[in-house]
This record gives sequence, structure tokens and C-alpha cells, in this order.
Amino acid sequence: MIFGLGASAEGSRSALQLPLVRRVREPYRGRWALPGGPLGATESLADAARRNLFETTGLAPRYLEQLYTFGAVERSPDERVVSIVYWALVRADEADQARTTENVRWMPADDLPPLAFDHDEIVAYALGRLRGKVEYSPIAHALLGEEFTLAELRDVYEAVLRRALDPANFRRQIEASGTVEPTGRFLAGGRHRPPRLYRSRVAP
Amino acid sequence: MIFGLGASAEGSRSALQLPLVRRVREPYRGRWALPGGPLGATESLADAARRNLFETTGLAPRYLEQLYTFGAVERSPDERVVSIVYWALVRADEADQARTTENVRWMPADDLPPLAFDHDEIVAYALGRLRGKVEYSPIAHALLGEEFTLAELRDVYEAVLRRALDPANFRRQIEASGTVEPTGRFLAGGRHRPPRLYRSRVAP
DNA sequence: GCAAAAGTGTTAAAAGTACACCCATGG
DNA sequence: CCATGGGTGTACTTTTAACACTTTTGC
Repeated sequence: MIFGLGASAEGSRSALQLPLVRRVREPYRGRWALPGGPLGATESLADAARRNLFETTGLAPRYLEQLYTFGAVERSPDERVVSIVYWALVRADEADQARTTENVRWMPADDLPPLAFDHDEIVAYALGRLRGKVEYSPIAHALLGEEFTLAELRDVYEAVLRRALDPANFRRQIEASGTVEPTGRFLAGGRHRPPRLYRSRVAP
Repeated sequence: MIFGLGASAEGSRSALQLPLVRRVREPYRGRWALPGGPLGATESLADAARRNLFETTGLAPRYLEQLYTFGAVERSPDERVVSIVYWALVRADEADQARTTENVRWMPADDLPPLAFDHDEIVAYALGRLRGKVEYSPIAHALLGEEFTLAELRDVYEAVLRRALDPANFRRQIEASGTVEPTGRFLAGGRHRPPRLYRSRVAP
């Protein structure tokens, strides 16, 4: 499962989006589902997740992490299926390269149609984890490009947490965390004071 | 994998322990390993974990949670094995009922012999998760019995976190969290003021 | 100049920390 | 009465939150 940022319904703010694939076979033919696929005998779990994501969406995310393993007996009507789910975050520039075809489409994470299998639950679980993790881990950076302003970063946090954050306090908290550093460059073009640009500085 | 409390090397304090099984077959014959077993076609992942724990150790833990799924290609020398690892916490009274045989033994979690497969890594990962989770979740209660004193609870926290906690502040934090409630009874027998007994009050 | 967002300063509330000190029991 | 841990009080520090205010750009 991949999360990325897109324009929200109103337009001004960002919102979480994720790519879905339309099922062309039974069961759940015609429904939307999370991208996925089989585990090869000679590849690690993470490698298999990367490969399946790339084959279905054309994306090669930088951030990839195991989410949870779902194995209820009745998940699939036919046979027993155990899904080891990974989730990924893609940067804005990466998401632009993503394929959008008849059977692959990005949709807003908080307003999805009913999905195939138990994929609704999986998305809900992933959203909860993302909301929890963004509070203590610098993963929000993974949704932005190489350079970004603090307002853009704050916009990511607000999209994930679904609440407004105080710009002044947000700035101080991020600066104190040491997870970003200024590039020395500024972003011109807005009709206001040009904001400083930062880059992510992940601890080595 | 099961965590429980036992007497520490010094004796006065508690320490985390976990039951291991000695392998009677190749590979890693004679080495100690985590209890585990196959997943049946008609049981959920959690059910399978419970069943395997019970069959090897005789324990039926109340707290059980999925830890992580390990699937590196070279985990097992022979065939590809994917392990969906669950971890459990048992209360002191439950742990007493556990079988201890020639091939099943409780050992201190922070001083284990080299284990079979990648089980050293799995234990290390679980310990890290336990230490992280105890700070924001009332998980430590699951290691104690029905009634317990705040000193016993603090002892659990100290065993997990491996550092001393201020008794006065610990009391206030736990009481403010609302996760315990006094039973009205007291524990007599110590040669000091009898401490109040509490029970766990997990949010419904 | 004005609107808008960047960025700084200040203050109050809340949470966390350290430690002094009284309480109740067994021996 | 004394040692021991239970339990309370309090002062101090750090963190978090709220919001006023100054700065710099486009138009």
C-alpha cells in the first residue's frame, strides 16, 4: 500500500491519497483493491513488496516498512490467503511519475469506495499507524521532495493528523528535532515573504 | 514468544524471562529456540500462535499481539520459512503453572545463549518493542496477577526499562492514567506499612 | 500602501523531576 | 523504638500551547 499527497477536495490543502487497482478477476471482480502479489521463493519480504508495487503502479518508493500480517480464515472466499502487508510513502515528484490507467487510479484515503476483501480494514489500520507514527518519527519528510518549506511540511502534518497546527510552534519543534536543515535557498514567487527551503536530514 | 517475570540474578528484583525449547531435530539440533509451529488451514494467525504456545509450554496467555513477520531468504538453511511472530505476556500466577521439562526452560531475557535460526534478532526486536510500548500503554499490568501493589507494578516497569523510577512520581503517574483502581484491600505481612492493593482497569 | 504568509518574542499552563518528610507496620 | 517501605507535599525545571507582533515579498 502506498501513500502519497494530492490536492484535497477544496484544492488549497493537500490530502493523503493512495493508488488502487481494479480487480479484473473473481472474486470481487470490478472492485478496487490494494496492489499486491505473490511472494517469490528467493526474494525477501521487502523485495517482494517493492517488486509488486512497481509492477502494478510503476512506483519505487524510498520509504517502505512492514505494516502487519493479515491472516483471518475468511479473508478470501475461495482459498486461505495470508497477506504480509507493507506500506510505502512516495514523494510528490515520484507520485507524478505514477501510471494512471483504466485499472490503476489514485484515490483520497479518507473517502474510498468499498474495497475488495478486507482491504478497507487494512487501509484503516495503516492510516491509524501513520497518524501515530508521524508524531514521533520524521516520516512526513518522505512525502515531500528534495527541498521543501516548513509550510509545506506543516501541510503534510495537517493532512495526516487532520487538524491545524500553530505555525510558530511547529517551526520551533521541527527545528529542535534536528531532522531538517536549511539549504540556504528560498522559494520566490508567492506574494509574500519568500520562505526558506529545507532538506531532510535523517539521522545516519 | 512469551515474556514473564522471574527472580533476577540478585534475587530481590524481578527480571524478564521467556521460555525456550531445545531443538531435537536438525537444523540447529540441541540449540535453544523460540516456541513455534505451523499455521493450520482453518485457524487464524492468533489462534495458531495460542495453540503452538500451549502445546509447547502449556501456557494460555491473556495478552497476545502480533510482533512482526520475518521472512529473509536465508533464515533457515534448508527451506524458505516465513515466521509470523506473536508475543505474549503472562501473569506471575500463570507462569507458575508452566511446564519445565528437559527441553523447555525459562531463561532470563537479557542473558540468553545463542539461539537457533535468527531467533536472537527476534528476541532483541521484541524487547525493543516491549520497552517502547510500556511507556505509553498499560501493558505492564499483564505481567502481574489479579491484585498487585504499586511497588510491584513499579518493579515491572523497572525490570522492563532497566532503570529506577521515583516511587512518588510513579504513583502519581499511574493514578493519573486511570488504568488501575484500588481494591480496598491491603497487603499485610511486610515489616512496614501495608500497601494498598490495586487491580488493572483496562479501558473497555 | 495593503494583503499575506514568514518568522520572532512572550507568557501561561501543563507535565515531568527531585527530594523532604510524615505514616504505619513488624520485629 | 527503630528500620523499612508506603504515601503525601512541594518546589523546580522542562515542555507544550496560545497568541501578539515584526518582517518581507507581490500586487
